[in-house]
Amino acid sequence: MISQEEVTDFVKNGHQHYLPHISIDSVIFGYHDQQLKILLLNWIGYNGWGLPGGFIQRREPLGQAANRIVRERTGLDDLFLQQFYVFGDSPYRLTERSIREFTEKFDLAADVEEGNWLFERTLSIGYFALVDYSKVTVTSDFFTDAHQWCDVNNIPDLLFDHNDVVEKALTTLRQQIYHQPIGYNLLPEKFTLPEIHRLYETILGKELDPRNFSKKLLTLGLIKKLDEQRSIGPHRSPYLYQFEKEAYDFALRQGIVHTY
Amino acid sequence: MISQEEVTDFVKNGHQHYLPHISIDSVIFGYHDQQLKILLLNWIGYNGWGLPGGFIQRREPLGQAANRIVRERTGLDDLFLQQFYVFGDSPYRLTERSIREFTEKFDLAADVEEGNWLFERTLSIGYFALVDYSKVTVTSDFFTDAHQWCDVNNIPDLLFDHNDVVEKALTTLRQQIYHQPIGYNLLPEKFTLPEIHRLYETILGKELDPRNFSKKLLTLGLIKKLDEQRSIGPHRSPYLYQFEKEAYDFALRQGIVHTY
DNA sequence: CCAAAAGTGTTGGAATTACACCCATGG
DNA sequence: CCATGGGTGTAATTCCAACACTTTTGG
Repeated sequence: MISQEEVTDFVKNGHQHYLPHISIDSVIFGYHDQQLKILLLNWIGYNGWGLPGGFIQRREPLGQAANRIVRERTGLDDLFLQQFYVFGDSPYRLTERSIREFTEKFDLAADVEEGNWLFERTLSIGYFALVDYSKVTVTSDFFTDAHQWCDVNNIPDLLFDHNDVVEKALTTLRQQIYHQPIGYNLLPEKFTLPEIHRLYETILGKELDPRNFSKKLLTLGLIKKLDEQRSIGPHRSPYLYQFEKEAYDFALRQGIVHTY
Repeated sequence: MISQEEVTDFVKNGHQHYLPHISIDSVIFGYHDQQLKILLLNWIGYNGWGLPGGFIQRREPLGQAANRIVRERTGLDDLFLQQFYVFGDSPYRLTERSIREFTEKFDLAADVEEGNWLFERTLSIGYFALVDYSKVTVTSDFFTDAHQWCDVNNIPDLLFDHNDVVEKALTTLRQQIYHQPIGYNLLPEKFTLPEIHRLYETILGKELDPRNFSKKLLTLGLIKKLDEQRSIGPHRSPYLYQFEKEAYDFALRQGIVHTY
């Protein structure tokens, strides 16, 4: 948690450390309990839910900035993290924001000047991340006081243009799933076929034939069957599988190709 | 052409009209003579080739800015124009640039202050456009004095990180061609099968079986055969085809789908 | 009649879909 | 022994890739 003074300093002098006019918004997808969820934060002054975001340091590479922002919120590092769009056209992003409104909301010293960097038009670069839900510890900051993992099929009205951002992230993810392997960061190291099967069904929002599905992943060489099983109560024990890291990484780089 | 005074004003006061720290670089693909080319401009002071680019006006929607920038250079409006990546990590983009070097190069009044907006770190949003080469009239400006249409297989060393930008644009274009219809902006309204066939071969850089190719496009319903032929000299007259606008637009929006 | 380019159909193989029954486990 | 969920194979179909000859045209 940061102090009031630090926030005031951030508002007044943040532009010395961060690039003004550009921010990063991150859609952090987590998978749990057969649901695809995204991390939402409750923004104190605005009294509403929004995405985690942040600014880019003046000398910081972009991807590193996105990684830092996600790390600060989730504690996770070295994720599958992907740029997917720049948002700059919603009414909220086209115009400046009200300084007075802001300082009142956050109970800050009101001597913020006209033209302060935080209140000018700010484009936002959207990144999405795929994380293993259970490994995440969410950290709050001055501007946010609560979080929730929200089912993607049931997103409430979000602040700013964040509903657009989420939607675009989802469509991008669903498109990519056909061309890139997904799952490495969403599943534990060892997983069962039903687990990855449900993951894909959940992401795509439709049913997939279990026989054909496993055939496909095995044919592509993305996963391999282990000699272990997991005990799951009064049912047949499923086998465990693992990603084939080399094939997986190759598919990540090259994509899963189609032809004309 | 703009005057020296206007340029000085742009350097000194441009940040009042444009967003600092962000620019747009555009890769304008043109197709002609069975070659896929991109538009390069010769930058006067730097004495090298680079992409057309520009800044975003403070209240201007992003896509509109990209469109304006392309229009200013090519005279073309209402193009297929697509955002594909944000570049911010090359050494050139991570650090500030030298003011002295710049003012000397352009023979400008040297009283540009430290921290001038043009010399701070600037991210660039990459857009690519597909244009009908023959309709383009290239306009110069103060910073550039020549242009060329350069074959994509033979791109010289470009200024800044523009080689990266071109490469990413090309790979994006080639990926997209499998999932989105291409050609509407590159071909005349009525075209022949061999023409669109060569276009696709050129973009993909490989041969495509003409029989399978036409079958595919017709099956997808993207084009339809007209009852007219074109006379092409001492050879059999090819039939003319037209895009099916509805199917085309639908495919643009939804993508050409594949399944798991 | 000839050179150059356009047009067109078939077939074998691969990939994809659809589909249903048996197995293992713990209670 | 039963309820629950996991595991697996095959046949029909569709899609894709490979392939070569005939037609048209103007000179």
